[in-house]
Amino acid sequence: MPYPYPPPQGLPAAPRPKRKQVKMACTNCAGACKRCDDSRPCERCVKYGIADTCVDGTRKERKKGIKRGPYKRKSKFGSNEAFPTASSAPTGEASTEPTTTPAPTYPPMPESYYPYYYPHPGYPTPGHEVPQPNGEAVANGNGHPMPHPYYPLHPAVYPSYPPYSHPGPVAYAPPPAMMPPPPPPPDVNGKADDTVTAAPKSKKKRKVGEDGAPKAKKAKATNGEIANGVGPTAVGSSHTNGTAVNGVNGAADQRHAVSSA
DNA sequence: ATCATCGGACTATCAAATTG
DNA sequence: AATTTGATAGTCCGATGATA
Ligand SMILES: [Zn+2]
Ligand SMILES: [Zn+2]
Repeated sequence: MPYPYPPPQGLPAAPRPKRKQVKMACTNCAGACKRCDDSRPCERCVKYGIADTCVDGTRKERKKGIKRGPYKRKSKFGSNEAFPTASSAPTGEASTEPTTTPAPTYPPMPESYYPYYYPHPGYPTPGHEVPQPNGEAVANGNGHPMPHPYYPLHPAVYPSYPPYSHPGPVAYAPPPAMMPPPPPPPDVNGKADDTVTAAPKSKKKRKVGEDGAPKAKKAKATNGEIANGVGPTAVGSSHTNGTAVNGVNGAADQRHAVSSA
């Protein structure tokens, strides 16, 4: 039972709701690629005792002035499927569109009904009563049953994670530029998600070797296809750090900080 | 067996292109 | 001006590997 939301067990593949994202994840969560929430000392940070450093980074501004070329008309009836308003067709990709199903007519599909519970922005830390226990638990890598998803009533349950002392009095994330070498957690042993231990380790894994053939990464593509990518535009992942054009590592987060030996 | 790391799927946003 | 398209920027799922 991955989701508390009983799918209409009738379709071969559950359409799957849609992943809801926070507008801005805190630096810790972002760096760890983990779920964050709107509350500032986000749950995760609180859980790991790093609430002090729970701050949101800065969103990069979208590039402007980039040309895009002719658009393909897609909306409208399924008539002229897609061809650049003028000029010759792109090449082939065009389309094998639906033909008789201009609108899938997705019946329900709320806007954010994900097994996650997002407290209201102005809500005083829920603290409990979380209706929808964790979403991460459903498959969080740890596979922990996760008795209590969020906000432990008893702090004792979560012993203040003993991360290395903060770099300074100010808990705000210092610009990577002036932040030389992050003190590698010497003995944080215990356990921690990514962020806390977020250290640019070097001997990581997943190298896909020189053969250049990935072992077969994920294979998930529920509704992402319709979301946007897969097609001619393969979204691509802008992160990784510098994006191709910018080249200059932004600031929000340096991604997993790795990539280079 | 459990935890940490991070590749990349998926989402949200928004400017350019197109249409009215 | 309004709408649509499509790419950028960002979040975070979940596979993969390291360790305990
Ligand atoms: Zn967070
Ligand atoms: Zn946080």
